Amino acid sequence: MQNKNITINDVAKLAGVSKRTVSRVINRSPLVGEKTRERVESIIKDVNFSPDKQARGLASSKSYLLGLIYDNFDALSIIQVQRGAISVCTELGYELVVHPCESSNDAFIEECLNAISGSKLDGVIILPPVSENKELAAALREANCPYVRIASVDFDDTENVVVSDEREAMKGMADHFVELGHKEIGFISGPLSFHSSRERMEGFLSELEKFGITVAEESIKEGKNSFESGIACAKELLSKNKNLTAIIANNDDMAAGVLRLANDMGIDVPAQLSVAGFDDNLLASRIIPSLTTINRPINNMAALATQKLINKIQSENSLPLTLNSEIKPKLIIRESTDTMKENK
Amino acid sequence: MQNKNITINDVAKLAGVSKRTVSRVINRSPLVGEKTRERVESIIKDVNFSPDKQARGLASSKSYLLGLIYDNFDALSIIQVQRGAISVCTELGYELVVHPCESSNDAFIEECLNAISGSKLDGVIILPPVSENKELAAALREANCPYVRIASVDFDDTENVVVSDEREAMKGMADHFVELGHKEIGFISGPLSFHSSRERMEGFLSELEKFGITVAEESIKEGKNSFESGIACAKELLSKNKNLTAIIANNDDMAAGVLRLANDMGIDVPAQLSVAGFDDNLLASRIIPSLTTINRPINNMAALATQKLINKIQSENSLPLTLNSEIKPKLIIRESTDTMKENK
DNA sequence: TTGAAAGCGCTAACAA
DNA sequence: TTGTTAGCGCTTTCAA
Repeated sequence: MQNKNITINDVAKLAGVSKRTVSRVINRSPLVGEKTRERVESIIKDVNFSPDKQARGLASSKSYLLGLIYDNFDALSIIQVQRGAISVCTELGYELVVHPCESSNDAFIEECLNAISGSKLDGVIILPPVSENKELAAALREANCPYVRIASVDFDDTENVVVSDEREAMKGMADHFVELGHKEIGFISGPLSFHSSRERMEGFLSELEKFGITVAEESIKEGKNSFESGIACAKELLSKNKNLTAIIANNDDMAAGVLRLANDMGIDVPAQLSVAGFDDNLLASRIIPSLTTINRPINNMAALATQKLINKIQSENSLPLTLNSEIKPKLIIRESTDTMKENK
Repeated sequence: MQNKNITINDVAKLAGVSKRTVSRVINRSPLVGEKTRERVESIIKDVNFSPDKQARGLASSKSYLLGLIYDNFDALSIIQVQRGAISVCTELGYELVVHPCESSNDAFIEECLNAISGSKLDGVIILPPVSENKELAAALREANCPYVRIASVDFDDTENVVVSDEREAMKGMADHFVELGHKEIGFISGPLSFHSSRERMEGFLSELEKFGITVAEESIKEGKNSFESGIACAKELLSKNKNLTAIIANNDDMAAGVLRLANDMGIDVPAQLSVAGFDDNLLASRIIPSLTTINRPINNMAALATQKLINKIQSENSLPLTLNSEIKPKLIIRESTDTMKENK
């Protein structure tokens, strides 16, 4: 347990230096003699001193608080994101404050800014699809609030994004379906206002085209990324095209909806219909049949984003460290497309 | 957007009072003349002043930060808990800081205390099963850190817990299985070191006894609350007792494991085997067959706990407001036990 | 009922 | 390389 009664003054006294010097040591200022530094550091260890964040914050207008902004992000994956972010935060003396929001609200951006200034957040991590919001990013820049966006395309300076190449990943998915011999394929996209929905769809369709497979317009349906929406879209697709042998959905929740509908209609998956999703959330591996999908190391992405953000915050004056930030998602093949090892 | 440049001094000047008086207004001290209060309040509104949390905290040793401590809590439900807690936090000017932890670590309690003192958390909300940890509660009391535990039994002062009567809920589950005519029932408990596991099991078994149904010892298996554990336990139960017509698991994850095993063994659920879980997490409604389970309004519980915690923090000297805090979980019947409307 | 002054624990100018 | 002196924006003695 930290000794809450020890302050910088005590340390200064014990070390026989001014508190300004102790402060320099704490903040890793280079302007401290080596011997002084060592002495101060050893005393800090001895008395188990740790500087008060509030006082530090008040004096330097920092808070050591990072915000996590999201809306509509896969609910089953957020925990992983949080774990990833928190691990880095804890290590570096920051705290993570969670901010689910309603990005459809008119006042959404203002609400975010209020939350940020209200708690003096030092910076924010933004999950998709909110991360695609240009107005938000612009507002944050204007407000001088450092941010890192997790996204599927790098539509911002490298230091501000962590991207996973979802387009490429979906090409892999397309290859998989081609290998399985599917010709009549249905596609349930996410809301097309989301950049990532378009990335995934275009990646998938363009790759199919390479193999001479064109997905008819009536075999594409825009969904809302929800389970219920998956059911509704699948119903429509299957009624319009009786010959579909595969349906790919923009995310696992909708794919689960497809499985549900198939089950209710007595369609066997994968024997009669192959199904795939995207996210590899907890549902994907537990549902029956288990779901072929695409996995992003989302906790690593979050950790990386946090790392980047803190770098940015701490090196406001020096140039920001550029961390590699291109993440490769990968295809996970499971029962829902595995016609070799038929389910049941 | 809040005006970050306005301080208590500005307000004081504008209102023609001392900042001490403004401070009194902010903190709802009764020692302010009515007219003065009104004037100050209107100015606060006009200039959109909101006191700086850090400065407030530094001066009063508060942080306006609440912690959420958990480990092993159903991953698919944590989001709801967070939403519930955050809604109250935001409303009351607090911020929620998330603290997943490893309660099996030796240093676990110390780590919690460190996190609390390190960020000067004003109080913490503890989810089960960590909430059952007596040592942690004792340590928190000793450290003078207000807390509220979410639990299945009220093993603490009413002001410190929000309970849901899981024993009672499991009786309802037992009634349901009796109605379905099951005689040979298997039970997969949670770790028996968890109070809630015992509550659920005892509630279930005792109710069955009332109907003259005794579950044989070999039909009870202690699980670990994970999907994999559900599979393993189900396998063992089914191999020991071929006549089982129902398996109830301590949570949805394990029940999902049972469904998985049944599927792999070609056992039809619910025609040949009825299955039920506990939690009503996102998986329960999406899995096939959908899962009969027990729903707790966990977001409300979290909101209530937050409410209670803040009450406690703010009325440290006055007597704490006693909010009602007994929550009734309810049985949700779905396909996995619905033999009338057989699945498929 | 109100106010003046001190100080929470730290960092930031400016000197030295 | 180090120290001195002010604050950061608020609450809290204590007095009036």
